[in-house]
Amino acid sequence: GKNVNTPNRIGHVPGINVGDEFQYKAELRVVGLHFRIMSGIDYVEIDGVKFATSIVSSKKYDYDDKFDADVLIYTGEGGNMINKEKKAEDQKMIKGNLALANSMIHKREVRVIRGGESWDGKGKHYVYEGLFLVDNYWLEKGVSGKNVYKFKLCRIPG
Amino acid sequence: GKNVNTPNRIGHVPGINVGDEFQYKAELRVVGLHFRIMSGIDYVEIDGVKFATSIVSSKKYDYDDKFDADVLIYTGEGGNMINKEKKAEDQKMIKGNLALANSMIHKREVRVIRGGESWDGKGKHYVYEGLFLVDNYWLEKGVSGKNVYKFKLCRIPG
DNA sequence: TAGACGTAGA
DNA sequence: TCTACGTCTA
Repeated sequence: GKNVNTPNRIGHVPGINVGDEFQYKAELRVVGLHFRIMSGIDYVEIDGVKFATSIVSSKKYDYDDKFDADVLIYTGEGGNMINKEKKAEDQKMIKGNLALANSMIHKREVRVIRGGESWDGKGKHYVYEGLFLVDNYWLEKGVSGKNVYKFKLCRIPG
Repeated sequence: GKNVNTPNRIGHVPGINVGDEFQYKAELRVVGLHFRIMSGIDYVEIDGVKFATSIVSSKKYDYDDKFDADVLIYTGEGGNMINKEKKAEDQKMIKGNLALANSMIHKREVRVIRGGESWDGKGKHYVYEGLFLVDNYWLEKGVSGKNVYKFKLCRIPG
């Protein structure tokens, strides 16, 4: 059940600072940074319009997100790249991808969490990177030859 | 990574009482009751012999565990009943099933956690039921027609 | 690398 | 009911 104190909102989460580290997606949920345990893009719907609230980057599977200090090139979701039994498909402008596109047009802040390997090689860990704005997005051919969305996010100064 | 304070041991876990409730398998791990997030039978290996430390009962999938106040009929693991794309197979006397059989022979305590639906219908919850001994085990034909282990566990009085 | 009684939301 | 950037052990 969802007995979580903090609701999913756009922007800063009180008590959370840039550089804070976490071990599990479940922890991100508890502190209010990112509520979807198995999904990289979290979003809310306001008056029928989806807006991204947070994204978690990864190097796993075919998600080769590029992280520079202040710029992130983030791979969209969908296409079933994980499940090897299913064929890869073009990503669609729905759900989280649509939310990121809307966040760009409406200039809404997006929380960015960087996912990576944990120090001991087993498991993962997550670092809160702060608030970003979606600057641009485009389509690329992924490893599978199918269309993949790429979102460029830039850190909000200050 | 496994940065958990309590190691996986047989028997009582300090600070945990019968009736204590939890929401996630991950919580069971943190408090030291059950370390395997996606597996029902947890065990340790001592001098090359596997012994069960804890089991989590369930009503999901084809795991129709029967719970009476002091007796649990627990379904063994394996057989791939979950993954519908794979054919069901006979369960084997390996891993967790072997650990439970060894716990019976050597009269080792097993922690029992009862898994069930959460109050709101979404999600699940887990209740610590206390220490049990494996009294008996046998093979049955499961729903799929394949061999399934059933373990009878009885609550240790007091 | 694959398998395992996981979770939440569309 | 299915999908989703999970998480651990063998």
